[in-house]
Amino acid sequence: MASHRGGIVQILRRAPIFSGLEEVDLEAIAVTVSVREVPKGGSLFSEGDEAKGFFLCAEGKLKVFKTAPDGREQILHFIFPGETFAEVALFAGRAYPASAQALEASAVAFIPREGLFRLIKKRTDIAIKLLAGTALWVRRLTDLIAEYSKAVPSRLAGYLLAEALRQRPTALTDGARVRLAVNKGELAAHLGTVAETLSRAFGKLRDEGVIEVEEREITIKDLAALRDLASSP
Amino acid sequence: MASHRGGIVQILRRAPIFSGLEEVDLEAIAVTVSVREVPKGGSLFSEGDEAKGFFLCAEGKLKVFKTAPDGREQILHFIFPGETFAEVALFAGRAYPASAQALEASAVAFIPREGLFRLIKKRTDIAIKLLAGTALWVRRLTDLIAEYSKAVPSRLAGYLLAEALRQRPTALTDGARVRLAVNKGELAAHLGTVAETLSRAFGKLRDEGVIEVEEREITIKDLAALRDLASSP
DNA sequence: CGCCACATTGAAGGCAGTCAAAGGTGGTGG
DNA sequence: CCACCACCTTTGACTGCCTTCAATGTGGCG
Repeated sequence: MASHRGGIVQILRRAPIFSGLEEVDLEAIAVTVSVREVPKGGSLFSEGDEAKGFFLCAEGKLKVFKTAPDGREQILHFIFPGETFAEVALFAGRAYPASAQALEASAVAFIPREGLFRLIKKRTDIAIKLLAGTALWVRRLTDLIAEYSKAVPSRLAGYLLAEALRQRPTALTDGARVRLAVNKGELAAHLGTVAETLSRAFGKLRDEGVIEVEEREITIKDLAALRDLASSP
Repeated sequence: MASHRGGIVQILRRAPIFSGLEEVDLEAIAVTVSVREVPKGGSLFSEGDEAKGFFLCAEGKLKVFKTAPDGREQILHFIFPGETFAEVALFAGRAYPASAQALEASAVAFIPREGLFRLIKKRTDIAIKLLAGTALWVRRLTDLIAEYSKAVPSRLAGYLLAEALRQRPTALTDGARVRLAVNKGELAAHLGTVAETLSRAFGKLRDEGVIEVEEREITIKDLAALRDLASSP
């Protein structure tokens, strides 16, 4: 059991909000944490479910999304290892504002509200980090909304740039390669469109010589043009 | 000066995050607060500006928005007296993620970061309330994104329902009246469309007998139909 | 081998954005 | 008091992007 807890501590260390914590605090949290395995396509929580804690992705890949009345999904975020999500559910009422499902077999740590609140009283800096974390979500959502006023090819260009920077935070140059983290259907749902339209957007960028597409592997051939596209309506 | 400070304390009391604070704490904050008068159309801050604090609307009406490359505005939120905004800027880096302008002559209290951080150390519950506040923004933005997957008349229906509930949180029945808080151009920018299209959406709802429109005064004639519309793509 | 998920392409139709024009309103200044 | 102007709102016509429906291709996996 002690080694299991040690494993959880290792997982917790990966999240920014727990960085800088001393061993004793991490272990205090760790005893309240449980790890959940989620199969591909499995649901972690659904919009409206009562929220009793938040999550940290240990491995795998997940999506956070809203479902429209007609069943279409709007994907708000993709979640990758090391990232926390649903922090907001701790504070905004009781219910999750969106749903979460695994895009592939995943493992997530569940951090229940109580242990966390105890820790906040002791360590104010945890509260500040949680605030920074939720503020980041606000920023992302804000940017996402701004994207929607653009045409689909522009949205795709913006996504490719952001993804390139995420994978390679250093200098970005012509010839840079980006690997799509998700399949094109999911990407379409994230960009607020459907697979067919996204396919055409890829085709347009390819025909214009801006990118090259091989399966999920994208090569940026004209970075300047991609930036232009991303910042045009 | 003491009476001026007393006035500020009164203003602060209106905000949920400061509710439950003792006089001594409120006054400690009040001495760091300044009140800004903003004329109609005046800018409070612009996207990218360095953020040194957050705001509380004392009187008037403001908008928080992103500007697209082509100059079109996407209004994220309308701000009314008693509401705080830009809290997230305190924690997510240094820059405001959006811009704010006054829709009419307004007065806002500016609460600088430093005084607030001092208070957080003393009163952990302030941190929790700030978290609840930013979590609420996440929820609103999440809902806003979900709205965008719907047609304009449906978005309008959703807005009217939300606005009716905001103005009259009690039972909502056929015949309920809603007064638009903003002019139709601003409402269009909030719904992610333009004035002409919004005008047609109002026309459609009117022709279907769902609402009645007199200037800014809307009467809900068929609540069930309005709900149906709001929850259809 | 055959099924299934993923991806691409074509054709058709509709919703919404743009451009243009006109009516209404409130405010300002002569 | 009235004339003028700026702003808001509405309506019409047109264009274009995106969604939908349908068919085909392809790779992995049982």
